[in-house]
Amino acid sequence: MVYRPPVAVLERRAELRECLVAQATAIVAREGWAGLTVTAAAAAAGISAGALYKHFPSKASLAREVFNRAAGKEVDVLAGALADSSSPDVVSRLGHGVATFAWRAVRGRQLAYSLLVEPVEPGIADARLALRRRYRDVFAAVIAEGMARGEMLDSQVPEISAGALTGAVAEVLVGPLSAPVSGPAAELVIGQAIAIALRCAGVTESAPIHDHRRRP
Amino acid sequence: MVYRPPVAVLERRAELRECLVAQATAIVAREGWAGLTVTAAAAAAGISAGALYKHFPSKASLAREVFNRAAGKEVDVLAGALADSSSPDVVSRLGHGVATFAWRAVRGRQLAYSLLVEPVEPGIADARLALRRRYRDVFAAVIAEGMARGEMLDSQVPEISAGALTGAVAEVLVGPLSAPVSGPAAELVIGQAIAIALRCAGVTESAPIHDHRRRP
DNA sequence: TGAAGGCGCGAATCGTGGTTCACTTGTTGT
DNA sequence: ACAACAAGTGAACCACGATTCGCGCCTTCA
Repeated sequence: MVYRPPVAVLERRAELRECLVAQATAIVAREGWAGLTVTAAAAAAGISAGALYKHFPSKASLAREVFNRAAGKEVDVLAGALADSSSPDVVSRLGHGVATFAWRAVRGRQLAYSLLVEPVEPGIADARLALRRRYRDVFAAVIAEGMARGEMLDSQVPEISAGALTGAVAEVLVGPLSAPVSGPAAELVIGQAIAIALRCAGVTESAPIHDHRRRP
Repeated sequence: MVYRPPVAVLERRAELRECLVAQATAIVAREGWAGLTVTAAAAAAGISAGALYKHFPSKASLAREVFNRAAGKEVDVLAGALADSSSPDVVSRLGHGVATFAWRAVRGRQLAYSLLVEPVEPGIADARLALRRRYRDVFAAVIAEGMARGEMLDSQVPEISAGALTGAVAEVLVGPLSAPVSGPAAELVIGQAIAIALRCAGVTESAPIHDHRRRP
């Protein structure tokens, strides 16, 4: 009990930790998990590889924190868009949510790929699982609501359709075949993605299809 | 010119090479690419790691051959199912193709995952890309035909819908959230997958939906 | 002022998995 | 019988990235 670091030091320490997470996230968003080495993350934050272990017990721990923060933010944004009550009908809300998801995936393509698709080290596999489950559940809830209101096909299983929807949109936007898109091409692809998502969800009438697209 | 191996030796050599490919494929089908080490593949074929290099210049070369053979077979089977002219209407053919794809994915789950989703070493990335492109093109051709015949929504872009269809089905069947299924559960999931695929493809009328399911 | 820690450094260590290499064994052609 | 050569062995080598460790430096508390 002879040493109790003062607030300033604690703050600096916390700041450095934040910096590590931020830089690591930036690396993943730029190069994917493959680019996230202890050396690279530490260097980006201006410290040596060894010093990183004063802040995280292992690389896996750092990676988990990076993943969970980014993933949490993504799901929150999506959930927010899906809950947006400005348009009461479920179909519009779903379209709005998919549009949000799609635009974010296109703009942060590598990050979206890293979160959703890229293989990760064993230590994060469960986090990946949790993320996908959250995505699925969030979409599934909307689909279930749509079914209850008769706006969507009722012979479907919401969880399965929700999974398919996620897979379809992800494949179109960040799948290995989809080149990075921007500008008018992005609007076309995203428009198609939204239409496909609505079909996946079994939207019954030939949808009104407003402009779900949300520009950045 | 003093040594010309006799036919028997050449045969044995070719046989061993085949054995290596077969064993390596079995390993991938069982444990995924992560399990495919030079040592393991060589041991499975009954030789040492060093000897493997008398048959393949590198591990990447072996892996490529494993990938290309398995992938080629899968696409061929799918293309065959889609071309099956026993049912003339495009929608039935598509359903039949998806059912084939789905059953194969469920029965050879790890292999399907390894071919479609699991990250691979750089040396096979292009082969993966080619496989997905072939899947997409094969489905896109059917969708284009359906559009031409007025059986499918004509505001779609066949290549995009085909990609989405592949992503959706893959996600439902071998995605990280889908537990291995078998028996009645498999029939339910596959039935849903087929229905979703048809919706993705923009099948217009509320499809007749025969029994597309093909039991093993 | 000095003992006690925390922090950071950077070199050493470790583990893993692909690749190489000198050597043995067995077979072919003269 | 012998030179030439392929297949196979198994140990050594190598690259890479995570992790550890001993050492200064600096700050806090008595």
